[in-house]
Amino acid sequence: MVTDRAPLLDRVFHALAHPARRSIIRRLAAGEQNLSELASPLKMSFPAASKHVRVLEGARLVRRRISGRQHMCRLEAEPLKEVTQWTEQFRAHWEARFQALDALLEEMKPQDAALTNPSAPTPRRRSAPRIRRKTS
Amino acid sequence: MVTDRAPLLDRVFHALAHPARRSIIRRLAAGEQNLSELASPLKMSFPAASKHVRVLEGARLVRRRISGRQHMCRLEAEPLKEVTQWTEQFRAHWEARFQALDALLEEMKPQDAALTNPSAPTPRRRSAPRIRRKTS
DNA sequence: GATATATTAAACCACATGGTTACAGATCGA
DNA sequence: TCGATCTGTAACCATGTGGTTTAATATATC
Repeated sequence: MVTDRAPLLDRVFHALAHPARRSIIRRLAAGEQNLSELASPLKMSFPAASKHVRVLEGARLVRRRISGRQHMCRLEAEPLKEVTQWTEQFRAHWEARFQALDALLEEMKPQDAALTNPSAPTPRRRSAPRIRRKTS
Repeated sequence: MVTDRAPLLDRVFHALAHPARRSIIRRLAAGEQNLSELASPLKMSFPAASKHVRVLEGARLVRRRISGRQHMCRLEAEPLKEVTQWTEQFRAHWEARFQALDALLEEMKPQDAALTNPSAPTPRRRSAPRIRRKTS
């Protein structure tokens, strides 16, 4: 349900969710191209490709300039800025590999349990490394 | 057509294209939450919210840990890294506001045409400003 | 054991998406 | 003017999406 009335961010993310549309964006980054040029490398009919361009226009990622019978398209990268801004919120969550460390600690738990077993009074293994989070 | 067999980037972008799912991600950034907690603020039925979480899991953005009858979910931000990496390709295209300048030049064209009209032999207006791209 | 709670599963619905083919228009070149 | 070219529109189809309600399952709690 990502229509033209949906919030822009919804439309942008949705527009980027199709490989054909990402391919179009990549090629437009090199400069203006008309619809035929954009459609030709895609493994689909022209109308299908044309629809993809319309989706990109709806997300304000592409702008069309009609010159005679040709529709010249060019990249409008502005909305991508908001995409990065949104994802940047979570940079801290992937940078320090919390997930990997957490998973490691999770896997170590059973062993730790075994080590704290009353029958093994003095566990030899050192405690799990402290995870220090960047404070900046 | 963003099934579990689609490329990961497709799934990630698709997962982010729904406000409810972005809301879930934002709240999981603050820490683990179970499904009920995630679903309660959403204006939809519990099963609907549960489906959204599954979409996020399909995009490897959320991981589930079953603890008794509660399904604890936590954020797995790794795929967001690839999102920024993809969009960063185009940073140059939005940073220098090429679009705005291009649009401005586009609007000036008709006037230029009038000025180069034979009946106006000496156009007084200076040529359009050069656009200098950051070389770094 | 009975009951409440957390979650899934299944069936269903309206509508969006992504694709096709066929045809209509506008425009460029000869 | 004629034909080729570029694009749009319309009709259609299969499938996906996002939501619902109802029922089933597993786990705490009393």
